[in-house]
Amino acid sequence: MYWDIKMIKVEKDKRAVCEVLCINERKVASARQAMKPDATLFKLAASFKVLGDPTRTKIISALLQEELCVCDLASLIGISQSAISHQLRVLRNMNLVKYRKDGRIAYYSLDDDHISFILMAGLKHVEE
Amino acid sequence: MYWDIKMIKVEKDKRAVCEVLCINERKVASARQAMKPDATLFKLAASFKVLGDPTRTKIISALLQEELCVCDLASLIGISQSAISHQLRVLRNMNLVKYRKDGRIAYYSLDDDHISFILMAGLKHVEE
DNA sequence: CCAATACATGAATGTGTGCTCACATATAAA
DNA sequence: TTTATATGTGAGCACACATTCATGTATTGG
Repeated sequence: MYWDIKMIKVEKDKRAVCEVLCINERKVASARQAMKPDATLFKLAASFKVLGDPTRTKIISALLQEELCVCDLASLIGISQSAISHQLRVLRNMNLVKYRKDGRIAYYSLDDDHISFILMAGLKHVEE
Repeated sequence: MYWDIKMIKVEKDKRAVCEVLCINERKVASARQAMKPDATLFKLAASFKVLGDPTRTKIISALLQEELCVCDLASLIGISQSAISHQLRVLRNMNLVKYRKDGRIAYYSLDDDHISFILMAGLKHVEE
């Protein structure tokens, strides 16, 4: 038998991030091992962050149905064309949307099948 | 036969949000009808936004395995206890985590089964 | 009761970001 | 070619937000 919870007193440096540590070392080690690498979690957060803006969420939601041009998106969402363009660039940089040019018109659509999957998963949480 | 694309010239008010509208009315109307209500999309964006911070993503990821107390989370993620507490409050307010108190120690765990589902969906996009 | 511990929280601060504005670019019509 | 249209983009601003710092609260041990 052993104590699962270990108390460690750290030297009394006022500037230490945390003066006192009450670590369950076994659980922390286990969790650390099971966790995805930092870089992966960082990219994951970045993806969610992009989806975490109402304007961009609406853009993605609109594109679930069919491709739309920039001014259609602007009209549909009720925001300026410039704002839409800026947000479309963000979505493009994250490979969430792609576009095709037909003359002057740019038709945007979803780039990845995962996106709609993620959106549906989120909706399940919201619509309960 | 009819023109699918309709050009509408709006009065030349310099302050108008959009001087010119090139709306495919049929597609816009169709997309508008298919889209979830604004309130739903707003809540959806709010949920993604909460997941869109690296610290919070790490917290959720750590809690996928088992419940952890505040200082274990702080140690695991490598951030101050205060910062963890602030972020845990955010996650609590969005009903993403819950906690139980055992004496002075607060053990946090995921509140909703959907969360891990959403996280997995996001990971599929990131890890391709 | 008193001191220490585990966590919560308000204020302050530095950073990030979504929008507007102005302008640039590219294509099409005249 | 000239003009209008459809979209892209840099700068600037107002606001949101993640962290730190200081302190408050609740529970335990002595």
